[in-house]
Amino acid sequence: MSVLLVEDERNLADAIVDYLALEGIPCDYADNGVMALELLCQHPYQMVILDINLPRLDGVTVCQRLRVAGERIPILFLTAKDTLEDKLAGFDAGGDDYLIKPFAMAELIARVKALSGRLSPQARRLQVADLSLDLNLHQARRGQRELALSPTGLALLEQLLRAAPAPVSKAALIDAIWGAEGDDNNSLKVHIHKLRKAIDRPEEVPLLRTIKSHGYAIKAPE
Amino acid sequence: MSVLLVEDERNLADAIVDYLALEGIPCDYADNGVMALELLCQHPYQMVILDINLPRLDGVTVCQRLRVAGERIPILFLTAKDTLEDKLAGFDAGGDDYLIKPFAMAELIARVKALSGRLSPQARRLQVADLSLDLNLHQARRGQRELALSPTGLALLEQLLRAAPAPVSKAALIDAIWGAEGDDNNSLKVHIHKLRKAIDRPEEVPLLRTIKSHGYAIKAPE
DNA sequence: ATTGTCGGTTAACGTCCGGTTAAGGCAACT
DNA sequence: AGTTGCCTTAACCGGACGTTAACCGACAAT
Repeated sequence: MSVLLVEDERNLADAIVDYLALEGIPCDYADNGVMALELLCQHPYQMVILDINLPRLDGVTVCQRLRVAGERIPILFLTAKDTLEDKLAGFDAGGDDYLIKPFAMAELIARVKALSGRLSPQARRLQVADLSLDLNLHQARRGQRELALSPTGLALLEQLLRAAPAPVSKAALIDAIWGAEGDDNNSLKVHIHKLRKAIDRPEEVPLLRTIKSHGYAIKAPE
Repeated sequence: MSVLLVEDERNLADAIVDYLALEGIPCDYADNGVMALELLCQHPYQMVILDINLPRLDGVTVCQRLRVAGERIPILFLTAKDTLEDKLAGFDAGGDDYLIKPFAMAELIARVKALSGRLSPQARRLQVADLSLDLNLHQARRGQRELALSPTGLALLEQLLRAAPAPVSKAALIDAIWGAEGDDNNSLKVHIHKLRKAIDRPEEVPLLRTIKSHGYAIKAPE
């Protein structure tokens, strides 16, 4: 289990990270809303601890964007705003819990455990670097970008991501998608080409690599 | 959606029941721990609002018994005990949230919705973006517009909304509506067509998407 | 330098899938 | 019996998708 902490007060953030670490909960950290969304695209967190007053993009907006995108990850708001309206705004945006500063660390931990244990019974999701494939949603993303893939494109990507970062032999790919009968199938070349165009074309760093005379692999650069 | 309220202060309990009713949330009521456990055995509630100071069996014990029995129903503790130890005891027993008296009704409602929304959406009302379906009234709306749907159209929409934003496979839809044997049923195409005409035709943004060679999904655009 | 292998790229084409429409049947209601 | 609403069936259409084949470039061996 791993959580994302979004908090711009450095001291508080450090304290929370430390306490979570004591409980054996790994924790990534963002100090603004934009960075939070980027990290969420890149990693499969189990829940989010979200401050509301944030630079660049406030917490409520971050939460709304996630919900609109169909993301159901549990979200705990963490803020000094204690009026009823603020709380309700947090829940309206799709938050799951709301904790007011100052709070006891032990209570935060308790709420984190309660929230993160629940939900997403099968968040079947494969991910390498900022390339992710949600098997429930049947949707692949590269960073913020939704990828429009054909059924075989998805199947191909799934095979590659399951093995990642190890390469998959052409024979194995053909077998997985076309069944045993797949002699000198040229189709694979074409599909790989389309997949590569969808994944890597507009990007800086290529993820889909070809291993000569063997097969293909999805792997982030060093 | 229906919740169980366990609270021995009669005035408070009545007020909560009224507020929940205003939100369209049906609510059963127990005034002691033993009765609560009995009701929980007999009815499939969506969540429990649980006072801690109760006659016959206190709330924490009720919660523990449920968890030991493997029951994962969300539990919201509602109590005047505001010390950190009390809260931690509540979470340790397997509680999901902890609200301290006195509280604002609106906050309770918000937390109830947040908690009950998670896990097995049995809600009497399903909603995605501005598309909503009231299962009691058997009526769907898109924004202000009432949708005139046939029985199968409603059933179809219900299946899709329950899974939203995840797609539902054609096989699953056929199974849900026609029963297991629904071979190469062409009807699905026609009904989807009618549903789409009702939902999306006069609108800017389409919500009903087709996932090729798999099924359909209701999902708001990014 | 020539040749062969391997992978990338592109275009053409045929098939399949989903969308659309119209007609027929069935049941409930008038 | 006639009407109405709803579901099903069937046929047709268009576009997306997959396959095939041809060509190109890189690289290694001869």
